Amino acid sequence: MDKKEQLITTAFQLFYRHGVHAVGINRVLAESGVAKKTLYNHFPGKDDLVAATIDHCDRRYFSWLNGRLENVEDGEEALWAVFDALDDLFKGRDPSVQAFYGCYFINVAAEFSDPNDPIHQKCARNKMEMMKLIRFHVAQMLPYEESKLEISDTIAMLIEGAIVRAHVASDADAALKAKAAAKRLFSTQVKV
Amino acid sequence: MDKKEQLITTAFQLFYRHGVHAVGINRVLAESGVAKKTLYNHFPGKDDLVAATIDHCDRRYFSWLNGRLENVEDGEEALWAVFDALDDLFKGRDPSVQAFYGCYFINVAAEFSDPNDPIHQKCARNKMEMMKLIRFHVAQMLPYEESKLEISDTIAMLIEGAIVRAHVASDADAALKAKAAAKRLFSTQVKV
DNA sequence: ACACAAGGAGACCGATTTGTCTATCTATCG
DNA sequence: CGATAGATAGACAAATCGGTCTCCTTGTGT
Repeated sequence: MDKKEQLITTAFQLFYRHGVHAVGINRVLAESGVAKKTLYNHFPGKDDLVAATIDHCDRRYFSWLNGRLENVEDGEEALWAVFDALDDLFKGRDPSVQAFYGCYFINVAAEFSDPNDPIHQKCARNKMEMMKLIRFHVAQMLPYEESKLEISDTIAMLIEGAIVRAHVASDADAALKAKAAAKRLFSTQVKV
Repeated sequence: MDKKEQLITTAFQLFYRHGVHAVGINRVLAESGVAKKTLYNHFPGKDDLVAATIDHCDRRYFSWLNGRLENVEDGEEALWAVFDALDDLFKGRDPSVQAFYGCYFINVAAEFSDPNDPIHQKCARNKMEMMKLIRFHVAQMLPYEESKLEISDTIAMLIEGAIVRAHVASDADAALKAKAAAKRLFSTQVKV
């Protein structure tokens, strides 16, 4: 049993569910069954544990997402599959993922809202990776389209918007709505 | 000097800047120059003060936004003006508004992530009001369009997405990108 | 002039915060 | 077997948390 991993996973669950500042170190220790000394043996302080949970969530998220894109063709199909994956996520239809309480990166960035904060920047890095994934599939889909970057930006905003509306406004169909909007967008763009 | 108002405005500033759980009651009191007794004279507890800051921000936001829409025609023009207002907000170009650290409602909802939490629901209510505003102007713009609700949902998601990307990913041009995407969307929809 | 309400300053409460440290136990490796 | 590394439980520290309370001052209405 890797104590460090154990610490990170339970910390992530608690931080995701209740917020970083609302959960104390002692609760993480109690629920993970790890001694305090061990925690401070692996991490200089709480912030470093928080940073580790972000990395943990990032790995988990992309491994989950890439799993869903595995048997799907790159490009258009993959793009729709991303929205379908979000739809399952919002509706709790994917048993491999815990209940949905918004995007961990958005939530943590909200608590560490200074863009210069290293934890905030770690969250930003996840968004950059996601943008890269979107750009890749958009480029596959529209190799001769000169406005690939703009289209990718739009897709990214629709995704973030869907996540926010699903969580804050409890709009469980947000992913499907965003998917439909993206489809409409492509039907215009291709014709032009 | 209305102590209650004073309390709410400084609490809002601190909560918005640093997060609700990261700011203690004592700090709010110290920076507002209000006595602890006075606080608990006006509010049963901290959560009620948090709720009051949400209402405060909601009023401030809509009064600011309606001010920006005042000399603008309802419908299409107003819709673009919303994006322009966000652009000014993201770029700190509006002196009447403090620095941008994301959407307060999204941030607070992230800290109180349970959708059943009354504070979370207060945040959701702001999003509903915003949706109503969007629907009104979309209806003015496309009175004979049968998919008005879908279009409004898309606009709402583009706005939320722009806010998130502006804050988390530090994309200062997010509002302009969202505006361009919305325009593309309309150019499709109207033709159909 | 007097009463009453509200605010101010801050002591105080018990609980909790992050973080340090000691002392003991255990597992692995040579 | 003995040494070393890492984990254990938990005491402890200093600060802060939300919240209650007392004592005193200040302002206002009658």
